[in-house]
Amino acid sequence: MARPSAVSTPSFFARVYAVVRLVPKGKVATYGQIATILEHPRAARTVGWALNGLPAHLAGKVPWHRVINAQGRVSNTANVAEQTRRLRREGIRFDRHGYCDMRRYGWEPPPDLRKRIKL
DNA sequence: GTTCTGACTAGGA
DNA sequence: CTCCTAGCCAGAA
Repeated sequence: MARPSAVSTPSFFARVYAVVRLVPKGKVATYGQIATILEHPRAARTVGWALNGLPAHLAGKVPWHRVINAQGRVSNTANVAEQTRRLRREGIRFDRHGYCDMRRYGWEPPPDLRKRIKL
């Protein structure tokens, strides 16, 4: 399997990180949403891949746990527990099926977002 | 240049 | 609700 190198993160990945970094505490964004902001509406999978290969030195600066799937559930099969724990700690609540209220916790990107990040 | 993969998604059964 | 499918795309080999 071709996995993203833990260190090399040139263009697209770096942009993904730049956007995710702006997701405020207590809010969540979706992979598709991040992709759309980057003007690649159908690259949601790539966004997930980018976060999967998040370099260790950025783990503390990029709130990777605030990105979930469009269904409002945590996708991450390997770190579901850890991700869910972090989100709960920020006040986000999930129902018994693992869903959270996107209307309530969904992040609404500020209008000047595109200017703050270079696309 | 080709091939393959996945922390995705929308749509249908 | 859950399960399956096809389409998707940047990056690595």
